[in-house]
Amino acid sequence: MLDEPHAPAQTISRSTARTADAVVKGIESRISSGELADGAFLPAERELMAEYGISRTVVREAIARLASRGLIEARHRYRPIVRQPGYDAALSAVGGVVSHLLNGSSGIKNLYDTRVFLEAALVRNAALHARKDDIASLRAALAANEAAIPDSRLFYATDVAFHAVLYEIPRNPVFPALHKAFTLWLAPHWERMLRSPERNRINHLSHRAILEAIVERDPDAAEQALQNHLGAAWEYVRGTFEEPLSDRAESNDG
Amino acid sequence: MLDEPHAPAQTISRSTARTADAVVKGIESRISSGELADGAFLPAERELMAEYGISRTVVREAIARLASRGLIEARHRYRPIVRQPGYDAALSAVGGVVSHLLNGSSGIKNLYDTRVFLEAALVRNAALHARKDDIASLRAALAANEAAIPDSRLFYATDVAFHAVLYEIPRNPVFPALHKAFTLWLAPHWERMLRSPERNRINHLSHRAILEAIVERDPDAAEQALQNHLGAAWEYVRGTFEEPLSDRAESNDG
DNA sequence: CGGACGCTTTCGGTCAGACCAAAACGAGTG
DNA sequence: CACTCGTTTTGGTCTGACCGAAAGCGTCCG
Repeated sequence: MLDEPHAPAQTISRSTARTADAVVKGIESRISSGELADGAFLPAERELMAEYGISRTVVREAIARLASRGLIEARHRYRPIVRQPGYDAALSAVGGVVSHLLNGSSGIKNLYDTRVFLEAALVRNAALHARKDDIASLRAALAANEAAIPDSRLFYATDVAFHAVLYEIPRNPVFPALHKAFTLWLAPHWERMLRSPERNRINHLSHRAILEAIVERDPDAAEQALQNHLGAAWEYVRGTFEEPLSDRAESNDG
Repeated sequence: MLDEPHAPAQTISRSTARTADAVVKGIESRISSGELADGAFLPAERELMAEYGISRTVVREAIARLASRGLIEARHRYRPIVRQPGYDAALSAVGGVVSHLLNGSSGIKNLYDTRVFLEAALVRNAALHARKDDIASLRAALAANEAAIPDSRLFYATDVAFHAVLYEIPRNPVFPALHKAFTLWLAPHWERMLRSPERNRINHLSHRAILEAIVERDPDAAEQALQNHLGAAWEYVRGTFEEPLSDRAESNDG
């Protein structure tokens, strides 16, 4: 094949011939071809540098780019590890960008509303299409949720787990990834929220109501129960950033 | 379920602090403080280098990171431009990662299913909450769609535009951004799809059916119409990648 | 006087070589 | 066999340099 340093054969026409791009492509193909399997270590920088006939600067840039795209995991000072990216790797890659949208409360509101919207659709879907084992998972999650009422920290975990089941029912891996992303992004505010066994009990009852509507195959009731649940939760969360809050409500984009 | 490997991309606070991080933070705050307004040029590298007392290597790394997070737009050989990131900037940042998920057909299917799922919820929402001007927008888009039937290229644009209106109705900027992302990711396959005035007419009729159900405030009918529409469309799209289809990949999300 | 052309400067992209500190590795010791 | 300690490897950073394209500027021609 080409151990040939620069094979700038193509599209780079427009003013840009970034050398790192070639390396990125090269490594990329070596990953998707399986030559660099998931979990494997990337060759040392100095090695790649010799291999592609480029300087370490470029090697490092290529690595940085691949890392930012989730193809390799580059922890500080550790040998980069090849990662076959999954949906949640993709989502977590957005994390950095999203963090800037979470500044004004409007950003959080938009994200939260999106979550509610999605989850409402998910409970409808669950009510219509949940299978026996889905219901069983839901019941198990609900039971764990109930048992955790006295322990707020544990309750939070079981709360998240209960909702997670909802995202698994469509059997589309995008949804669990979305759930992870949502909880990750919203967690900082969520965790600052005051919690108590009483609140936990109320939330647990909401969960129970949702599950019951699903079991009864009543999508409207299920959606309504979820809307109530998350709507009420929002009232509690919003308190965590009801500060002076400079009115910068940007949120949109061009 | 180990949550250890990659959380936010830069939680490397442990052990050693990356020097570039300080610079990233610095510039970051200068952006969100408004000192570096949207559209402004970033100071020259050699300037930043003096300013922060670091080498150009680090400056460049910091810039690369900010760029990967969408905070600045760094075209090759051009002075980096400050960008206040919006939702679709965030989504387009995922683009690079997503591209790897679009290899097997299962990736596309998952993404497409997600879109259908979302859009089904959107038409329900439209049927329930669309306002007069939303309906008007929908009608206008539908008219443009009809007028474009003879011209397949134009039809595609009006098709996208019609669906776009659906995403605008909730008035949550996340949705239009999602729409952009979906169309962008799916476009390559979509455009390879055979088109003809006859197909266009059928699609247009689907759109009409959706709109009618919305106007009649019938969420179930609207959702059904959309499911039919997109389900049929999928049958056409799938033909564009019915290749051997390497069986690996699937969807690990771990 | 104004715009086209060409020169100079600036600045991003790349390179080379070097040093440091932490990680990985291996040998020696209890 | 485990633990410690020293050596090698390797990623992170620095320095200083060069190239070429962009931008800035001044001249020259219409």
